[in-house]
Amino acid sequence: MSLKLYNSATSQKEDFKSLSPNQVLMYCCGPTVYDAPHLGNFRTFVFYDLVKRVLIQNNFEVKQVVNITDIDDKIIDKVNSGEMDYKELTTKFNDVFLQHSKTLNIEKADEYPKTSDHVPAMIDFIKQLIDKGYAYNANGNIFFDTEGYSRYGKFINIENTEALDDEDNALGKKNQKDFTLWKAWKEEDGDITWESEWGNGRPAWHTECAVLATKSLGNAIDIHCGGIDLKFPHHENEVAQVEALLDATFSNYWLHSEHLTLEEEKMSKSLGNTVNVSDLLGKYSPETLRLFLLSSHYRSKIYFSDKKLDDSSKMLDKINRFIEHVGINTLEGSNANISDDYTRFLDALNDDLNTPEALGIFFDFINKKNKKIHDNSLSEKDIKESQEFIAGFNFIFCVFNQSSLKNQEIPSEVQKLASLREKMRNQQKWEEADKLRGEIEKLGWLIEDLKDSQKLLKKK
RNA sequence: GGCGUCGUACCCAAGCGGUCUAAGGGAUCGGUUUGCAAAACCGCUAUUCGUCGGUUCGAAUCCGACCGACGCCUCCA
Repeated sequence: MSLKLYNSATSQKEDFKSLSPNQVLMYCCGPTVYDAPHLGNFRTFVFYDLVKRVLIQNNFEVKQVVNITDIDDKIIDKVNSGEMDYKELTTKFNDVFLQHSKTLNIEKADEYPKTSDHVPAMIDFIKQLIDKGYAYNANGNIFFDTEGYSRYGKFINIENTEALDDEDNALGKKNQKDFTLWKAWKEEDGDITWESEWGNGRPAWHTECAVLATKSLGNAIDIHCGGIDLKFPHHENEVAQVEALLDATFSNYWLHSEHLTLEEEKMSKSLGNTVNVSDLLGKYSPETLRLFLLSSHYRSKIYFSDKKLDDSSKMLDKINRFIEHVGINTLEGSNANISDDYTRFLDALNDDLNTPEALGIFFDFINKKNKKIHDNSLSEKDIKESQEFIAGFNFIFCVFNQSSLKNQEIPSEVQKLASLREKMRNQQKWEEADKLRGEIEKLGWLIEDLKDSQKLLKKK
């Protein structure tokens, strides 16, 4: 089955067709680096990774750009609070973002352009919009003129008839929906400012993304991603600028991921109900977090709870045990030994990234093979099919990596206790054996007794 | 107020017109297995998909109303 994606621009699932035959250009709205990221942020970043991996699985070469917003009101607020200076703050949270991305097995993007490195290009971009009559200067603020742009409302049904409020009037806005491209310098901005022909100031968020995307990927891209909250107004405003200027389609597909919520309320820093990723990583493995995030469809809300993370952790155990039993020595797929289930798995992912269904299919497959393991009828073909499926599954879900395969070596201490236990069991000294099992568990290893041997598994 | 999304078992979560007496995971309770466990396997747990109507030969799936939850319209992943 060919890849289908739900396009927010048309509100429909569509067959995916790339601009050039085997390449996909993909722009993803990245973090604003002013604070520690929460799990909701990473739900979206893991979603980007999902999109990318599924594209790769479909043999596309993906060029992905994730921007880093480091010019922003919140950053300025934080700097003004005196906690950290500008450079220190933005560097710190940029590093945290990259570090967590790595921990969560998110594939590196090709570029992570920072807003502050491209301000001259933004000034130039705004100038072109003014020249074309799509933007106007009001007291040093530059606004996009939504009235002069007929395609405003790509993502939302709106009527641009709402009245201007006092604040709008004070700013000199012409229409309520007009948005800022350039913010004139204010005292609180301090030295976070750039010179332009309209006076000092800084580019506004929507312009930042418009410029970073077109500058790094070109004027026409395949996929633009972001969290659902960015759909309006951020993406609406971003696309309006680019398409006004170019008079051509900017991105063919717009993908938006749903929120992670805490107690039925969106997790967000302004609501103060966030769950910090660093904290979670102290309690759960990155694989658990990743599996948790991928076990709901990306367009459904996820209600966060520890119970669900525990469930995900158990799922992981089950998967890992299966992998242990089948045995695997490479994560490279071979395209041979493809089972029907694996094909269904790939189809599910190609059907708008249906990870929950794909997971279900994988578990179904595990159950079938476990039955065979149970009654000792696992064939060579079964093993090869399993290895192939595991490799393909792992490429998307990342439950373990090549290095962890090698790190499974059993410490000699554990090994010693285990063989002693084996001896005790053979002599039917059950109490001794059970005691040893307890000791082994304390060291972080579980024992599974097989027909005439025992298997050691690392506790997760 | 305007614009949207969602409501499937004890919990989570797919399915979006017929193969649905509804996948998969977790949990519970029985059973097989085991020296005992653990794991694995078998079985039980939704004739029902928020409620009420309608369309259809046929609906969890389409339409309408209502109830409930959430999101966007201001910063937000």
